Amino acid sequence: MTTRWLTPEEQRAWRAYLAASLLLEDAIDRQLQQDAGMPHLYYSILANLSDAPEHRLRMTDLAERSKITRSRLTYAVTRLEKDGLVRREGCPSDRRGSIAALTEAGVAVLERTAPGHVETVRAAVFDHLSEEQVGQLEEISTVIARALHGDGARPASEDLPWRRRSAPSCS
Amino acid sequence: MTTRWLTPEEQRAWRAYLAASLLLEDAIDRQLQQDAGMPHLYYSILANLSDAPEHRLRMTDLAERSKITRSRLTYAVTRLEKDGLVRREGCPSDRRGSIAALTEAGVAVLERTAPGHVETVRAAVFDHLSEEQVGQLEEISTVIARALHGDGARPASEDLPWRRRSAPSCS
DNA sequence: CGGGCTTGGTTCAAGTTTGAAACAAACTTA
DNA sequence: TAAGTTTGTTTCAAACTTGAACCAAGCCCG
Repeated sequence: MTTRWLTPEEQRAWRAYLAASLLLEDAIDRQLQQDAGMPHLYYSILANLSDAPEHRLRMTDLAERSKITRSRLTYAVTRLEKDGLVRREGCPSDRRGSIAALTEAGVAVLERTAPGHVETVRAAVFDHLSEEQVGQLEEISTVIARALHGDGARPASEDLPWRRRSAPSCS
Repeated sequence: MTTRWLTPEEQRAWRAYLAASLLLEDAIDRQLQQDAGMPHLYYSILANLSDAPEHRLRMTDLAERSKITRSRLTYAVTRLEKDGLVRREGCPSDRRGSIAALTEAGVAVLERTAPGHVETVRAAVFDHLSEEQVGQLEEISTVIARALHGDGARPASEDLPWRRRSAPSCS
């Protein structure tokens, strides 16, 4: 089949998207590296844990929610564990598995750094979007995420919001 | 000032965006690694060169268009040069500068792999968006890019489109 | 001319990511 | 229940990224 190239409108959208996503990740990474001493991804991992019942999650589960590979997560958790922000625990019900749990120190880091992070996200994104655009962004992102199999409408936990919780666990 | 947290709508949009961008970059990286033997960023660098007059650009200029640091670009160009896809040339008018130029082999790689890349982008993004949504995506991305200083509406060259050109250069 | 500041690029070490391979526990089935 | 398969996680080497430090070549003025 003869390639269906992008239309001029699609090209413009694609270029704009690429530029924005690169600049955005860069800005967020820099801010978090500054204030929290870790890249965005690591912050997200902590946030995901914080969103989970009992502040703990199986590695595979955490990897899925964070949209990263298990191997990448292993490395990240090892580092976070060294920093004392996460603790690894064996899973009693399935001796193969291991569980990552947020420590008190981890919670503290989130509490301390969440405001600065939200501020950055606001300044870069939401302060410039209308209500409609926020809705459009969600819709478009959801469609893309879904197309990439990993659905994306799922009630998966996520970054920023950071808020307390609780409940039992292990799976 | 007491932190202005994200509204529920904003949170949903943000989470969806984060998931989509991670999944998308991943998918594109995998496809290009497969078919072109290089990550998305490297492909973009080639595409940017191909878009430039005479297929050549000063390093700093190329870094700006690619939205990456000069140091990152130095590394990338070194690799691409090893692969014979790019050639470094001294800049006659400013002996400090160096110019990256696409080689014939580089052009060939683009010609060969562009269709597969477009197809991937289509399958992941544009095949699922309405015309309005394409416009919304451009608008939103442009606003964000601009907020991050690097403006983003600029007629900067970019990824995908890949097409021939020509003209003198060096700057 | 001769510092001193700026600009264009590269280098270096430390940190991160990738993907394939290795392990080990759990499951399946003959 | 032993062999074979699947599942959960880690390991390892190679590739990539980051940020600070460095080296030149231009620039600016006294």
